[in-house]
Order: sequence, then structure tokens, then C-alpha cells
Amino acid sequence: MSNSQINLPKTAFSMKANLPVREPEILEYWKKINLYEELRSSSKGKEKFVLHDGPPYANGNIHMGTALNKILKDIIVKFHQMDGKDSIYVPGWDCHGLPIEWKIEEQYKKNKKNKNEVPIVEFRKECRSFAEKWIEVHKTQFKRLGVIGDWENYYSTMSFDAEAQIVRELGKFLKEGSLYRGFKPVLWSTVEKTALADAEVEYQDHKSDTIYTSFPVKSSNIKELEGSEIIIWTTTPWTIPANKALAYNEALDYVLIELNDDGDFKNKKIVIAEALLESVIKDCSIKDFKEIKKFKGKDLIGTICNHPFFNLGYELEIPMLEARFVTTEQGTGIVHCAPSHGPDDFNLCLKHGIKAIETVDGDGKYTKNVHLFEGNHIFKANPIVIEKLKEQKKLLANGELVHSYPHSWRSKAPLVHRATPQWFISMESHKLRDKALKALDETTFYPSKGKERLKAMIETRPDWCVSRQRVWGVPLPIFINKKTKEILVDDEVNLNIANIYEKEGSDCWFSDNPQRFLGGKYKSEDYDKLSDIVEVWFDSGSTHSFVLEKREDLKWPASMYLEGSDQHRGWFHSSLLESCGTRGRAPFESILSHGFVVDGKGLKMSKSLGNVIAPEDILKKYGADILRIWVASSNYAEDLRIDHSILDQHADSYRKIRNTFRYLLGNLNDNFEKIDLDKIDIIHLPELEQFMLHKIYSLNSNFKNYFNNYDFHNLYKELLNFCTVDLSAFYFDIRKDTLYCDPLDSKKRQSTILLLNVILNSLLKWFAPILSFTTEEIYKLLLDGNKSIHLEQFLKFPENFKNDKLNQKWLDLIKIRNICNISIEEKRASKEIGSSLEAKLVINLDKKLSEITKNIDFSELCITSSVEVIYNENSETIALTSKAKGSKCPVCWKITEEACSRKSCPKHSK
RNA sequence: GGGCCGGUAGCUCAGUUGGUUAGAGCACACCCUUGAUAAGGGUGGGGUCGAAAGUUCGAGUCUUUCUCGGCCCA
Repeated sequence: MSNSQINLPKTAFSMKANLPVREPEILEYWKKINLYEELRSSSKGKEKFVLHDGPPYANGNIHMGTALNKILKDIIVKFHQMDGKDSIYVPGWDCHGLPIEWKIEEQYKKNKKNKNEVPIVEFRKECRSFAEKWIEVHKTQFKRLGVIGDWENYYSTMSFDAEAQIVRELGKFLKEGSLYRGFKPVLWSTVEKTALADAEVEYQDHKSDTIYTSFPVKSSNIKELEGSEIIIWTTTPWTIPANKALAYNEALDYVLIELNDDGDFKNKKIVIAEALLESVIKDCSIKDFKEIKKFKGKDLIGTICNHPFFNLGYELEIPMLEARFVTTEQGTGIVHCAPSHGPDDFNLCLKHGIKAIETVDGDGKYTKNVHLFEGNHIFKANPIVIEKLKEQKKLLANGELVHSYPHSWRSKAPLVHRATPQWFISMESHKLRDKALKALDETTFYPSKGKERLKAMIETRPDWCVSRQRVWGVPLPIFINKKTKEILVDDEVNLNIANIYEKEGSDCWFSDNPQRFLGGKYKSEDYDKLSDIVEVWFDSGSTHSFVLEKREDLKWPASMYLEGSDQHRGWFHSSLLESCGTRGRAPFESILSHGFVVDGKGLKMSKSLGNVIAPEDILKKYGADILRIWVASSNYAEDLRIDHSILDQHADSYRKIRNTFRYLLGNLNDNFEKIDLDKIDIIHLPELEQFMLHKIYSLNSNFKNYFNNYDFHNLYKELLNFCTVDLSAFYFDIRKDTLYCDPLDSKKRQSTILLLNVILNSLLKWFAPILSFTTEEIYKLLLDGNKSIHLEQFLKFPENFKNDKLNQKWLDLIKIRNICNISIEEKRASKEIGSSLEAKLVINLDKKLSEITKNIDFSELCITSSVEVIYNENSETIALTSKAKGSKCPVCWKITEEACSRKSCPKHSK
């Protein structure tokens, strides 16, 4: 029999996807139809969903983490759009900051150019064009992922309006009085000559000089201590000249011992913690000693020492202070404190009224405040300090230690804590901490654990240091009165500066006459103009003000901020503080945070491990839709694993989905008909079709639930299972007979076609946010007149699709079908039959099942040639398979002795 | 080093307030089909629930310790 007599599937939708080639064509199409504009104009007036883009840094190619982030954002934006909202995505970039400065400086070094000879304004121009270049690169890479957004009107933190608004935002803190000037040790790079942001620091092993040195006791409540010496241990001998105090722990036990070994300490009495006695003895090669007294840490209160360099002009009183940070992990149980060179030291001394001063300059050289050592570089000072200590007979021992130590992420140079004048936003003065904590309670977190994480950080964080001693950023718009040293606080000046930036950017701060910024009210000669810039987290923390608030198409607060979990300390954090400080609430209604991309074994990707996968490679080999499946199917609440075998698996799933579409399209011959779901005459459809409508309805309810919780991996799994289990292995398989063999005008076939139309339309829309390219490919094929699947809305399924009773009945029928399949398989394994159409089934059922099975054609359901059902009392369901007798119908392929029921059966004419 | 989060078949994930023999899809194996064909169908194997101890009549689920991994901080 020729195949021309049956209705075989036919479609232009190819089995092979060829995504790496086809996707760029679809991108061109979206550009041609101006999809973003089209989306906006078609959703005017609808409720807005605004996912505010956290700006990536405009530097270097995108990596898997960025790709994950953007795809997740795009999936969510598309879901809301199809759910009936005006769902807007405006991408943006973070442009100021040290990494770009470094890139430019690197170029200078290559070209033998001296940075100091280049005017600041020119340097900044180069930074700007560097950022501009990378924005363009990123744009192309993000678009390739299928991300729809306002790419033409992106925002950037270096745009003139952004710089102007950042000045206005700072003005609010200035006016309020929560922005203040302080001295503080910050991690400083003497190579880059700058303070480093936390994110710019990395810890590596470093070899340090260590010393045990002594501080003679001047006076103490413990009598025996007079004439003795307190021993401290440190890995930074160069900070000894800056010493201002010693710290002990009142909970520890201390001992006073007398040394009898020959040398500088012969017959001297020293104090150390009892718990560390053994290690000190070992470290300092003490052979002969005698314990004089044991006492409690709390007894040390009020003890005053002399500086080891007392005789060299360091005639200071060094108080001993109580501190919890003193432990018995290492050292002597007494810690030397230089408030200019350590945060713990700084805080402890501050508590006792000892202020930090400038002891080291930006280059790493001692200042004039450091007697004896002025002009020496601190990295070369250790031997000198050690020599002087030895000379003063204050050096008990010295050595070396390899330990984890902070380094600059750019230059890899070791960092130091250095006290510098800095500008802070107070967490307490205007209750910023309280406001921020309250705002978090009003925010929804996905996953919920994010709330606690951010809360814990806000609860304990110190004041926000917003100043940086660099040039590529927004200048801190502050003037200080030369005489009174008071900060100039005047809205007029602040707004004047902002207005100037709005027109020409902030470069002019460095080049123009300060009088221009001060206006007519103040004289420039009376004021010092600050040369610090604002740290970049303040820039990005302010994006809500110059993007969400300023743009007509957006709304404030954002519906959602969505970033990697590291941004709890980064952008989520700075945005929250900035907004709570200026507006009293968070700039977001919800926060979604995702984990990090790791390799197939769960290890982080690194060049040295060689496990890095670039998005570009995936796009070339698989295509963006496969990557999008990976995003949708992974649980973003945890870290996300990726490698080629994982992607291969998703590519297999993609093929299954694609073939599901192809079956639908083929049997519809690419003639899609949009069905009015409310007008379907359900009760006159065959039960199988009714059952499938129920399935669709129930899947859609789950779909909505999952979507509302941003639970995409379960949503995707449900869709995939529907394709494989419910459609391919069940409905499609059963209905092949009808589709291929029944006449086109048969009611049953038409019912099936109706269902295929409904299923196709449903699947297209359910999958569109994830498989953005493939669904568009199909949509274009079917509906040439319509512009894009992404302009469509999710279907609304009428209540009458739902039929729980029928559903239960069919679930029971499927159980019987499964039992039949096992029976058929036995005969197939023993080679008695091949295809299921060679089988004849005898099914024994309990009488109780007669109600649900009486009108069921099991030969249709099990795809066999015939079925005989026998009812018994209290019977198990048993299926017996035998070889069907008769001949094969050339049309329907059933094996029967009589002609089959179809008129077209050739056996009729015999 | 500290804080937080996590570890369930080869892979991606389910697993309710502790309660039958720990589930699904994919992958794999075998078989069938050749009218979804670089497709499709059927059956099947596969897990010490990271490890150990404890609480309990009963632990993937609760507690402790350890281990591995990730993020943040030092």
C-alpha cells in the first residue's frame, strides 16, 4: 500500500536545530521588527514589572556567571511580560573604579608613558573610552544570549546624568549630617598608591618578619611587675614606631618569669600568657627560666609601659588595654596596638581616646610624625627596626613566618593598613542601620535564606567609607573651610555642581576654577576642594535614583533586584543603604539571588584547574537555547554545575522537546488554527481528549505556581515530563492510528487535530520564556503575519477543562495499560511477537473496574490488534498476551481475521 | 581562621509536620519498530541518602562531630 493513502506528518520544521546558525538569524529578525519597542508599545498602561539590572563592570569578556545572571533575568522578564504585565528591562554598566584605571596604567607602562605627567582629565577620558568599548562588547554578547532589553538606551554610572545624580545623592547625606570625616586605617597599596575596596583584596601566602619584643613596665597595680617587661609578638615590625598601646585579654592567665640565659635578657623578668609559655620558650630558645608569679589578665588593668624606643625619643606612655580580640592562638597573649595600622587597634584605641595619625604616606614612607624613621619605606624598615630593638636590648627573638596575608588583586603586591583621612556615612547618627533592617523585613527574598544573610551583615557592619584616593570616579563634591576646617554644607553649591555635571560630566572638577562650583556665595580662596572620589559601590548603589526614578518608563522601587549571592555584600547591600539613607526604604520589592557557576564536580572554575567554560564556546557548540535550558533546569538557590556532559544531557532534552513540536507541526501540516478555548465542546470530545485537556489545565496550574515562586527547575521538569511521558509516549503514540488512517473529515480525527492545536499553542507559550529562539522559529513558521511569540500572552484555560473524576479514571486505566505493556514485553522478549500490534490481549479485571472500563477500547489504548476483557470477582488485574491471528491490514497495520472497522480497509472489498 | 549555605541513582531534580520496599525524567542495557526515522515505543538494571555517633519503637528528614564543596569575612 502506498503511503499516499494515509495522512503522514509533513512540516517545514526541521528535526535538526542548528542553533548556532539559526539563532543569529532570529536576532536579526528581532532587530528588524524592533521587538523591544514593539513590546513596550503593546503593553502601554499595563501594570509594570521592573527588574532593575545590577550593572556589570565594563571590563573583559562575559563569563558563565554573567551569562547565567542575564539569562535568568531575561526568563523572569519574559514570564511577567507574557503574564500580562509591562515587563521592562533596562541594562546598565558600572564604569568607574580601580580595575579600569589599572588597565589604562598598564597601557602607559607598555608605552613608557609616565602617569604623573598625564593631566587627570586626559587620563579620565581614556578610562571613559575604555569602559565605552567594553559596554559595546558586552552588549553584543548579552544580546546573543537572547536577552531582550532596551539596549539602545542602557544606563551607565559614568553618564553625565548619573554623575550629576550621584552628587545630589551625596548632598543629601551631607545635608543630613551623616556624612562625616574621619581618620582610619584602610588597606592600602603602596604600589597603586591607593586604598583598596574589600572586593579588591585577595589573600595569599606571604613571608613576614616576626619579632618578640619587650615593653618595660612603668607602673602597675601588680607590684611584682615593676621593673619587668611585657613581651609582644608581631609579624609587622615596622609598625612598632607607631605603637600607642598594648592589649590583653582579662579572661586569660598570665605568668611572670625570670630569664637566666646569657644575653640581653639575662636576669630580666618578662610577662606572657600562661597558655603560650611553652611556644614562646621554644620560639625564643629559652633554656633557663623561673616562674615568679601567676596572675589573672584582669589584674593588668591600669598598667603603663614605656615604648621600646623610649631612649630614642619615644617618651610615650603605653597603656595596657583590655580587648577580646586577644587570643592564645599565636604570639604571647599580649598584642601591640598601632591605631594607624590595624582596624582592631584603631577601634580599641579610639575607645580609650587615642587617635590614629598619619604615620605612613601614600608611597609607603614614614612621615615626619615618625621620629627616627622618617623617609624610610616601610617594606624596607623591618631590618632597621629590628636592629634598633636589638640595640635597645628589647629584642627577645626574631624569625620569619609564612601566612595568609592581604594582597592587591591587581598588582598582587602586599597591602598594609594605613591611617588616612576618609569620608564616612554613619550607620548610627541618623539610624541608617535601623532603617535598613526594617526595609529588609519588607522585602521578599528568593530564596528566603537571603534575608538572614543580608540582615546579619547590616547588623554588624561599620560605618560606610565612601571616599577613595583615586581619579576615575565621581569626585566627592566637598569643600572645607581653610580656617575653621568646617565642611561647607549648602544645597545651592551641591545643586550647582550637579547641574554642571549634568551638562558636561565631572571631569571639570579636576580642571576648572573651584569658584565655578562655589558660585557667587563663597570665595574659592577660603576653601579647600577635596580631591577624593566616591567609591564605586556608592555609584552602583545609587543606580535606583538615576535609572528607576528618573526614567519615565520605569518605576521606583524596582519589582526585583537579581544578582549572584556575592552581591549580598555588594550591590544589594549598597543599594539598600543608599536608598534607606536618602528615601527611608529599599529601592526593591524583592531580591532574587543565585549561586555561583561551578564545574561538573562542584569546584569553582579557575584557569589553573583548566575547568573554565566560556559562554562563547557553548554558543558555538550548542546554541543559546541549550544554555537557557541549563539555566532554567538548574536550582539557582545552590551553586550551579556545568560541564560538557551536563550540557549534552540538556541538548538531548532539547531534541525531545523539538521533536514534540515537530510531531505537532507535522500532523497539522504546519496549518495552525487558533482555537477559542472557551468554545470547545468538551463533552462531545472523546474521553482521551477530555483527559488531555484536564492534563493541560492541571499542568498550567502547576506552571503558574512554579512561576510565581520563580521555581524554574521544577517548572521546566514538569514541561519536559509532559512532552515525554504524556505526549510522546502516551497521547501521540495512541493517536497515530487516528491521525494517519482516519479520513480527514472523521469526527475523531478532527478532535485530535483540535487537541494538537491546543497543545501546540500551549507549549509554545509555556516554553517561550525559556526557549526564546526555538519558539520564535516555530511561531514564524505558523503565523507569518504576526510579529513575535514574545508579544503573546499566556493562555487562559477555562475551568471546564478541569475534570478530576475523569482524571482519576484515566490514571487507573493507565495502570492497567502498564500491566498490559509488561505482558506484551514478555512475549516480545521470547520472540513470539515484535510490535505491539502483533499482540492480542486478554485482560482479567475485577468486576469493580467494569464501571470505568466498560466503554474503553483497550486495543486502542495499548496499541494492540485486539483485546478481550474478562471480569471476575476479587480479581487482580492480569494481562495475557498471545499472537494476534489473521492478516495485517495494509492501512492500519492491525492483524485481524475480519476486515477492520474502517471503510478504507482493503479487506472489505475482498 | 570565623560566619553562612550545601552534599539524595552517571546527570538534572522531587522527597510534606520523623512513619510501608527512597521517587521522576534523562543517560545506560536489552528488545521492538521503520508510517515522528540522525526519530518513535516497551522493559529493565542502578542509591550504605557525604561519613560516624546519638535521640527515637522508627531517621534521607532531628542533634553532635568529622569530611568535601561554595559564598562572604579576616
